[in-house]
Amino acid sequence: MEKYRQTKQRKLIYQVLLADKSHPSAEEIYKKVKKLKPDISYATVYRNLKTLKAQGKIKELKFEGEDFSRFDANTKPHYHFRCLKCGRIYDIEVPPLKDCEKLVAQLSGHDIHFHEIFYFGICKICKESFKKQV
Amino acid sequence: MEKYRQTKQRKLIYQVLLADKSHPSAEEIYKKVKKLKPDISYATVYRNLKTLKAQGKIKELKFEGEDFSRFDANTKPHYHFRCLKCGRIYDIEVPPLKDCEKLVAQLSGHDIHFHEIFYFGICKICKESFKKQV
DNA sequence: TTGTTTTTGCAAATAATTATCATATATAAT
DNA sequence: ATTATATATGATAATTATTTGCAAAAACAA
Repeated sequence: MEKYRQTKQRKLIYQVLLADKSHPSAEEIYKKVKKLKPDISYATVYRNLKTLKAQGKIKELKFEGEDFSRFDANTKPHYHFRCLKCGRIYDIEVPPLKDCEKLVAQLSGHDIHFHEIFYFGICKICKESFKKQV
Repeated sequence: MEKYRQTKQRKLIYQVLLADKSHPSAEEIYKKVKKLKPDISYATVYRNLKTLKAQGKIKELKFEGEDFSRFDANTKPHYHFRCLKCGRIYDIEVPPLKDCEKLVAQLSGHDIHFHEIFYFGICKICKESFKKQV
């Protein structure tokens, strides 16, 4: 017997997330999926986000100052940027820093398996809209 | 008139957090402060953590898989390590990577103000206790 | 010491997420 | 195909972390 079944709901949730690069919350995913399948329940969305995460198909992100999780179906290793003005989250695809793990392992004595980086600042959209104002 | 007042509660909360390098949650801080001032309320702890954060004296940290915030009174710029086995959070004090911000700014088009790094793996305590078992 | 503003404790309110449970559905076995 | 069974779903209640409203208390400037 298979551990994970392919349900309509699970497929929809995953597809919605694959198509949405904005790192949406469970609520945003629920609203999008509800348009495609109006009888879906919130519980199903939360359960499937957990399942998809357990399958390694999606990642969960938490940001300080936000009391909810965001989700990301981008499986390529990458970092994140959060705009301090508009709150948008962007994927940052730069060559991953592998050497820093070795240094940290040496200095700290811990075994490092992986790392995450969050960059913060003002995104290009906000910079642009500021220019237009002036 | 001063914006922020020096109350017993606020001072205690800050001192408890200064002395506790384990990155405790609001609940853990509440319990520690309650031993020193048994009539303190949860609301006061939460409110003061917000105030101290607004004052730039402490930082708030969120980890994926944990549905609560942790707090840190270490104001030196530093990174964090989380043990995948025991969940302990450690400060990682290595020279901050400033060059990577420039690269990311160039490639992404965003203005980078600061960044955070989270390392994950097995901490030295867990490695040690594993050795003893064998 | 007084006046004004911030802070506190308590309790109720929120918001995100999870659990319960009867029914429905996906997949395996026949 | 049909049946068997384990997993998933929808609806709703429950839980957990955090916040808010409010009257009383404490801080601090005058």
